Amino acid sequence: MYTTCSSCPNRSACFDELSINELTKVTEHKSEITYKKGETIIKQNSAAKHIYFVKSGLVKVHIENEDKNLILEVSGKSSMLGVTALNHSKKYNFSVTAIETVEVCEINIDIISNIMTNNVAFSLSIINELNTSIDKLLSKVFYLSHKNIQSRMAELLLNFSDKIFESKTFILPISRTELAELTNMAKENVVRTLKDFESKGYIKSKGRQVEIIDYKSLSEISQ
Amino acid sequence: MYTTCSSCPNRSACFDELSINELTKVTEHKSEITYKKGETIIKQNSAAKHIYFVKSGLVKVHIENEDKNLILEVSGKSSMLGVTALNHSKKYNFSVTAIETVEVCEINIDIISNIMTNNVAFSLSIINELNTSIDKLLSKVFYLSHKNIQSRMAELLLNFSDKIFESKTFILPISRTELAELTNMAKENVVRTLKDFESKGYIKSKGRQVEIIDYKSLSEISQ
DNA sequence: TAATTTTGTTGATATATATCAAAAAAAATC
DNA sequence: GATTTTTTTTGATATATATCAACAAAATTA
Repeated sequence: MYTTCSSCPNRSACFDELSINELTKVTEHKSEITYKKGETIIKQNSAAKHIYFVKSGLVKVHIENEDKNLILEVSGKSSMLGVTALNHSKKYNFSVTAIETVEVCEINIDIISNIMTNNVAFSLSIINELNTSIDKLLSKVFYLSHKNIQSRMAELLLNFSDKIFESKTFILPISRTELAELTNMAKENVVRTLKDFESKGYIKSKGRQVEIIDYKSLSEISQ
Repeated sequence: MYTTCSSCPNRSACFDELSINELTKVTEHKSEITYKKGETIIKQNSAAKHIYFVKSGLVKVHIENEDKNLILEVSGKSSMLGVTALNHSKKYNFSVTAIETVEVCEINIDIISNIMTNNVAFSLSIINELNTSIDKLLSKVFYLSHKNIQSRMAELLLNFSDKIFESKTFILPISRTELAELTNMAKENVVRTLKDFESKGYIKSKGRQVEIIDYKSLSEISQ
């Protein structure tokens, strides 16, 4: 049940930079928590107290707004969440919610900060991680501003297939409404676009079950 | 002419964390370069060799694409550019172009990396800077996906007024086409929206000259 | 199992925004 | 200063995508 960080197979890459002592310190101070589907892990605008590491299960990272929600990404094991709160405001700039049962390691932000102060390699690894986040956000900005709905949906499906499930068949972990929030389109158009892809023989789908049939065509549509 | 980093009034915040020796080292290794309007400072996808610091003048940070360009932001003095290339790919993920005469300090990336390896406070300051970039990108994602063209144009004008020029009157540093690339709208709609704001008495404008008349209304439109 | 609520689906219609084309103005070049 | 090129402006039109409304199917709850 209890896992030490030194032997954790799903730990984030930056942990490779920690010494035995530091790993022990983190192990002693971490809490392992299981969240159920729909539970909030990080609440946007709340004061940042912890950094979270996903051990298993999928979460959605999203920006909350009165009228319209926006999902930034769906992510799974080995993701590190909350480091972006390490700035002047010390507040989380997005929410994170479990979309299925999720095991998370929660580590006090002061412990992480303290290790950063003593271990430059660890800090550099965090910088690398942040730059990967920036890369993803730049892609998202481009995706939202330059691609039409077919292209966005195709990219989404390929992303699930390639990055999240690593399989041509998978079960969509989110509802049509959430797919709409992830692609910035109306939920009705999510349905229509999926139907359209099915009628063209790009995918087979039934409910949340999806099978990628024509990867090449989807890839061309997504550009 | 020649400026030492220790006395530079426009240096980026992270320089406050450097020791006298480190400041001297940076001063000795930096190059001060003047770019003319239209010249490329950073070329997207090229191998990252330097970090750039803007001493004076304005630049545009943009993503290049065959058919449609996208401007991420216009920024001026004290901005640090190129740190986001400190990841696995070691390539710049965007281009930076001078939109007027710009003085830039160029520092070899190895010098910066070397200082980071020895000075944790400096690394932490870089992390803070990266998180500010992430904040900006999150706002941009929200701005592009949740706001209509009037709202985006209003926000743009207020941003120029508040952040760049710190004045209710200013001269737009970029063309209508570039305003379109910054707000993700057609250049024709940039013209129409500005005309509309003028007819409603929110702004006065003639060519690139702009005066904010009704800050409150613009602020409400931008939400 | 029935009742209720939520989620998904479909077609019709509305609307925001892009595109096209052509003129006017401004800037750059000769 | 005249000419050419580029940028800005305007109006007409096209189109992608959202919205609305009503129904069907699933998932919860009673």
